[in-house]
Amino acid sequence: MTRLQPPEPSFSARLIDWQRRSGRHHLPWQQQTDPYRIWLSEIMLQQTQVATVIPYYTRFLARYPSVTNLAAAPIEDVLSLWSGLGYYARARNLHRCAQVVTHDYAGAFPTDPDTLAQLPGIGRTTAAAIAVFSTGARAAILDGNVKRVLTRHYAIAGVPTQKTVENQLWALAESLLPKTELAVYTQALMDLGATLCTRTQPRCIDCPLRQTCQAHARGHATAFPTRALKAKLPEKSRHFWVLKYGQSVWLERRPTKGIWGGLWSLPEFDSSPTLDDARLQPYGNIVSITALAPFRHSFTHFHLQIQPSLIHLEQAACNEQPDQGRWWPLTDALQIGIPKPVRQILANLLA
DNA sequence: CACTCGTGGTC
DNA sequence: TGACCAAGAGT
Repeated sequence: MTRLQPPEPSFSARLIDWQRRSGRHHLPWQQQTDPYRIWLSEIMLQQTQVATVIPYYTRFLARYPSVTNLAAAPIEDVLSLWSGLGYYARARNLHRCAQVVTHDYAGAFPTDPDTLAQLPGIGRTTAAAIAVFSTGARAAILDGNVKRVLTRHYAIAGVPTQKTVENQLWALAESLLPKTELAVYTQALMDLGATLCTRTQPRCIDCPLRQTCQAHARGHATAFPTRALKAKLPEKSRHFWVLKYGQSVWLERRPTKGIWGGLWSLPEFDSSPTLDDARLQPYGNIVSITALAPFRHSFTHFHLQIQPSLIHLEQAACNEQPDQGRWWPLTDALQIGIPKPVRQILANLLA
């Protein structure tokens, strides 16, 4: 006579148990419930891995211990601290959000998911994460990790970024929420996705959901989530002009909208400069022009071939508009908000 | 809704 | 090396 199997603990119960034993518990924003710090970490973690975020988070918190400190800071300083982290609209929204919280909420960071979701840079997932980790609110997240875990466990076909599939996943995520221990459960979903249920080499053998995972049962965990076919990324080419006068370089502030919005950057053209180039007229007297080593910089949606040219000037024109374009001492330029490839070029110049 | 928005890691 | 994608949001 066969013995009845004990009932399988629930989806959430197994995750919570696993999290206590095998989850991450000592990340810099854990072990505390200050919504300001949790918010800061969640914004930085959007589309960005933990290891990349940690040094930025530490520097930010040291410089801005509270939301009112951040609100009072010039945006230039915020972009400077964000430089290299990418998706710079996050930094601008972070700053705006700090000002809204400071002025409209008297510096008391909201913890209600619906209130949070109306603040700049905070969407449904980030709002839920802040609420859960700061107060244990009962709200669902649906980030890349959760999409991967859920599509595998329930063998959900279709591209998760498509609205119908995404709505289905949101409903599923809501229905799976435990009644208590929301913070442990939510962290478990993130940690499982980040450490076990990974994109290419999932360690199903160690997974607390293995017994009920439909993708694993089919022997194809990595068949989910379904990926959309993507067109080959376009290749673009730009010439970056490095105007150097003494130990200073000419940088221009980029418009708020578009790539590298609000950052300081090198002037860009579609061709290299020549000694009699009319485009150099505004900057001063040219001594020499040297082609620097070209290189490629890849974005999410295109590749950029960069051809830098070093232009030595013996006399700089006084055409500065301090907010739009100005000469920066090289060492100072490396301290302000500049794009990664510009940092590379200037660092090589200094070396 | 499809597209835009950075950089670093992985395989 | 090139494709893929990571604690997504804004438009």
